[in-house]
Amino acid sequence: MTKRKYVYDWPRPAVTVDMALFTVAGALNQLRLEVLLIQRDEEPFRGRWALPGGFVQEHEDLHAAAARELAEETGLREVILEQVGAVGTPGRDPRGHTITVVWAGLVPGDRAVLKASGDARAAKWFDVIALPKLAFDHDVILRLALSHLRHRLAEAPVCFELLPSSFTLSELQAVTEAILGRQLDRRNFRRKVQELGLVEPSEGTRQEGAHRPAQLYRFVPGAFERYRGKERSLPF
Amino acid sequence: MTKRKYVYDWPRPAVTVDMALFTVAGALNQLRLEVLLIQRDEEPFRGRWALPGGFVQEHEDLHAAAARELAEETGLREVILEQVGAVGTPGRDPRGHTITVVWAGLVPGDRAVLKASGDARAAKWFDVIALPKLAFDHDVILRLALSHLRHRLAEAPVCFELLPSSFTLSELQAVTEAILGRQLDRRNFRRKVQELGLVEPSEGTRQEGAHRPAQLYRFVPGAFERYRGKERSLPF
DNA sequence: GGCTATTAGTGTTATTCTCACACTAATACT
DNA sequence: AGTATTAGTGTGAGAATAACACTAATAGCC
Repeated sequence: MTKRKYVYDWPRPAVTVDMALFTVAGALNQLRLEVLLIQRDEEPFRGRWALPGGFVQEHEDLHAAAARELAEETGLREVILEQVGAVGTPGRDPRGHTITVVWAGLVPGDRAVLKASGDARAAKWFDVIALPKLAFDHDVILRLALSHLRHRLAEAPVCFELLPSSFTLSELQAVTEAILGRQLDRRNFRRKVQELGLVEPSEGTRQEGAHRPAQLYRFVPGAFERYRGKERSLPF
Repeated sequence: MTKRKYVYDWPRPAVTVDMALFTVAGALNQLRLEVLLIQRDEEPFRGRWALPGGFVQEHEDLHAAAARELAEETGLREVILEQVGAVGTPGRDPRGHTITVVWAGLVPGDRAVLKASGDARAAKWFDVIALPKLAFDHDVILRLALSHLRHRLAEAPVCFELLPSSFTLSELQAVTEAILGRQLDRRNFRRKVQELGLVEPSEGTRQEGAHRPAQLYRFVPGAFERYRGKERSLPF
């Protein structure tokens, strides 16, 4: 622990992390985008649904705090979380002034074995178009996170986390569409992901139902980073 | 003030705001990108140069805190600040665990009448390619802010804040180039800003030196918002 | 007055990206 | 053999982007 030479101690806002985790669910041709909510078991807003989250402890990294709270409240581990930003409007938390750092992430449906604990009475996936009334200003925060996610995903369809290691292009497209909330042209989609080198054919095919089997693909490790890295390196 | 029903009181990280303000300086054809630094007059890092910033007070909005600290330390007011993100790596502040919310902004050179006060011994603009050693992790934060700014500016050249109400297209281009750190084609640049409807000719011309006078332009209020608003509205 | 230096201002073309669009292939089921 | 279903493929029009060079207007100098 760092030796603190210059202490300071006065009333200060608290810091929390809030996580907006998304997944997709339902039939391939009718995937829904769902967000993970917990039912609060503590005041304030006891019984209300809310984004998982909690206080950042002293000497804890923000990202680590997000991962810890997520694991505590929902049992989910090793989720890739991306920072969305900080929100600190006074009055957003009745307990006192609280600044929250918002994170967004994607988790596959099959890892979604949720174990509510900690401050959470229950943890459940909700369709984003049919949400209950949320605690705090979590409706605003959720919108922020979703918008962030959609901007990121519009760059390239990298929904790694939502798919098994081997998947068909139709699956990738269905998932992308579910998150973006709009349909995409199949041929353009396939051409794009292949030209970008984001995926490569893996062995085997998958067939479900009475139709032509689909080629399986896998993500090319690091391809997205390489693709994004092309944004010219800055002189400074 | 909100009545606090559910108090909580345990060791918690502090919250600061840090502002990376940029301006451009120098001859039109050789503009430098400069960042505003203050010389700390307090421990820790007394005497070191740092980004202006300071603690968020209880019940203070994050944006308001940023504006207040900026005014206190440098005398600058009514600067447009955009949130970059939050950084809270443990150990980044020797006084204890501190989470900082980073803001970026642009200010015109002529408003750059800096009055150092508060925790600041001095306030000065520095060329971003010739920076002194900075306090805390402000080198990392500055890089973050600059990268944010460049991404935003690559969308459209909206350097409103850096130019007088009336300006020539050459000036606008020079400023844009200084921030992006690369040259742009003059014809393509002029065509683009005009087609996007971001600027409109204003009255008069400006002439400096032995050459053809330049048409003056002004920004069209709200044009950028309208332009960005085109990003399809989301169903959710 | 004419020459020079300097910045302002303008169009075209090749290339790349985006988007809309329709048919054939392979399979299971009857 | 026929039907239903999803997988898989190419092309062309239009838009955006990027590269490129000359003329226009002025001040200063001779």
